[in-house]
Amino acid sequence: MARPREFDEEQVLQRALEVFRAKGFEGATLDELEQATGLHRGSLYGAFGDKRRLFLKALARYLDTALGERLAVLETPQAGRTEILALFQGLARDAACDRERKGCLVTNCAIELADRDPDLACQAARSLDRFERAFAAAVRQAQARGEIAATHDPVRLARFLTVCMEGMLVLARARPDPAWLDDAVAAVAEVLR
Amino acid sequence: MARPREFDEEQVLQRALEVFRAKGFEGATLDELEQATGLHRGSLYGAFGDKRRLFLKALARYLDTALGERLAVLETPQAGRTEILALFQGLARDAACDRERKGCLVTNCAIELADRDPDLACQAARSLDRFERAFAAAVRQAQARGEIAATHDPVRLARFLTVCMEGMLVLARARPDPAWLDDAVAAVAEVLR
DNA sequence: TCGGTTCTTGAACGAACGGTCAGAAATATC
DNA sequence: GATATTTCTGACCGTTCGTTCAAGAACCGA
Repeated sequence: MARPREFDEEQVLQRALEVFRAKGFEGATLDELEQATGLHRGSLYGAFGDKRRLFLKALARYLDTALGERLAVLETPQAGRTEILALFQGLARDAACDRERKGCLVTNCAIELADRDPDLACQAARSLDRFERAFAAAVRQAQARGEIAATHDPVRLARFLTVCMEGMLVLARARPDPAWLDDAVAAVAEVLR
Repeated sequence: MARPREFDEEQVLQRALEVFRAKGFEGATLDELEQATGLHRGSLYGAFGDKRRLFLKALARYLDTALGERLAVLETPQAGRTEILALFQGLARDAACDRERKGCLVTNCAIELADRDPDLACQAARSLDRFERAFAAAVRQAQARGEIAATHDPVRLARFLTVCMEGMLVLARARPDPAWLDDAVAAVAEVLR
């Protein structure tokens, strides 16, 4: 029929994602995206549309993969205190390995785009609601098992855990200090009693 | 001697600050800064230097005023549990009033500039350390008075409180829901026992 | 081998950006 | 009131950005 593509769309999207994660949406230039993906602008536009749509697809991929994995663990019916703590430990571990301090695509761009592109920002921020629900379900499960005191209000605690998570993601990017994040994880563990 | 200035430097700086807070450093254009301050670019450059130095002065002002007030309360020798909680309540209150969801200049720009201008980002992020120290001192004071359990490690708790604060500032900008932040404040109050 | 289709490539475009500069305007001093 | 000095103003500059487009390259089916 015709000439086949010379690149793997998923791999290109992942590379673009990393650029957006490090530089932000507006901060990521097409030159950088070209260099990171190894693709010419024309190919990027042909395959993904304009920069905004490329970002949207990268964001969708991030929600499906990186965040999706975290949420999936949390959303299993058996998830309880262990899984909540594992999520925070994972945050601290990832931040310690993230030498480029890219942080979290959702957190970074929700802040960057809050005033500039409300649609994008809202789409990014909506994942906070998913975490709230997943945390709340895990808290209820943990309370039913006696892992967490029943005196906690599940929704309130879930919202608080979401706040803690976002705070850790800020520090992961702005002030990367493994010990700091480890202290935060330990404190979360104390809260979950 | 010569023609006097027709503007109040502090007032202009405050207006510029609000623009940076809402739009970010790179997102704030000189057109917007002109419109917000009522000054021509030439006057801005004459008075403050280039955009980066204008931002630096706005940041310094923010550290002195908005953040300075919060830190001052926390840094008084008598500060204890009440002052810590008042800070978080103030965060929630300010976020509820902040209909443009500007959030916090330091948080926004520390994230935006982490990869783009490490010097600026570092300068912004350094305030986190001040909060860590101030929180730790207040925690120790509160423990000495029996307001908080002595079993808490002051530094660990201080770091955790800083994380919680940053998380609330993310939500203030990305997902402004007064009830959410109130729940977070209530949860912090439970932690401080 | 050839035609048709898709992908790739390089160059170029208009727009918006930060920054600059010379002249007009305005004041305090003499 | 003349002058010197500073501030203000409008136009302009070079750069960089996202985006487009036409021509070249590569492939599949006939």
